[in-house]
Amino acid sequence: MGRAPCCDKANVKKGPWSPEEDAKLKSHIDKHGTGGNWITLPQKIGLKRCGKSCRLRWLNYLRPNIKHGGFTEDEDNLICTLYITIGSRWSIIAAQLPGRTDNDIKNYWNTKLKKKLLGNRRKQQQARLPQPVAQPPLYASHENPASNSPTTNFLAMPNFCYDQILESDFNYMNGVSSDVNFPGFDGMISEGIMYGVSQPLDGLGSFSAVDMVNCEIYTLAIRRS
DNA sequence: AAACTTGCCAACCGCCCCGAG
DNA sequence: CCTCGGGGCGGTTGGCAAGTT
Repeated sequence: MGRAPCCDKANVKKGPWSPEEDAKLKSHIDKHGTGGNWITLPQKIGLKRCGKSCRLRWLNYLRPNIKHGGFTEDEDNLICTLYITIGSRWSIIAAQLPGRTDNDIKNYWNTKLKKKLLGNRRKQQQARLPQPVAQPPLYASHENPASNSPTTNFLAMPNFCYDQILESDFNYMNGVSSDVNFPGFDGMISEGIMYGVSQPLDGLGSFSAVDMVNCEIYTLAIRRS
């Protein structure tokens, strides 16, 4: 036995909302709030809609301060970073972008960003032919990497741009280029995002970076110099 | 100009979570 | 505890618009 439907499917309207329906819903919520119960709300205000449909309409369209379209480069980068980091947790991603809804971001990702990223990746792969020799790891310490330092266990981070740091809880992130030495690194710094993942309490810490060109995430252990 | 394809996005579906009883 | 049901979420669909053949 399946669970009971949330409303009488035969007697609810489906499809696009009319301006009249929008006005009814908006006016009621503006005056009284949702009343804590979406399921009974449409009956109260004489809408032949499923409660869930009302909730969706409110959250994705009628709610104040909603932004539609016109995603900025910064928003693009943040969405990509978060998607690569946490996957398709659209509600969490939306929470980082004021005025954006999870539905909007999901649509934007599926229709544009995914292609943009894959396109970048393809271009990058073509430019790399023939296949390069694997890059040596980079070291975030001034110490000799051969000295069994705990800072030697991280991946190379060939592409990131300091200008695009969006989020950081790493207390000396901004000084990373001068405080941290990357022996042997003379690669191209292009597009990417760097964000902190831990505070260096005892002098050791780590941060992560997303390489926007290759669509990859890197983790870098770091030691206060 | 018509037919077809592609892109976009609002909205629906169904599952899971979690709090109330 | 267990059950029920509303809220929340991610995946998917359907219809319209724009672009292409």
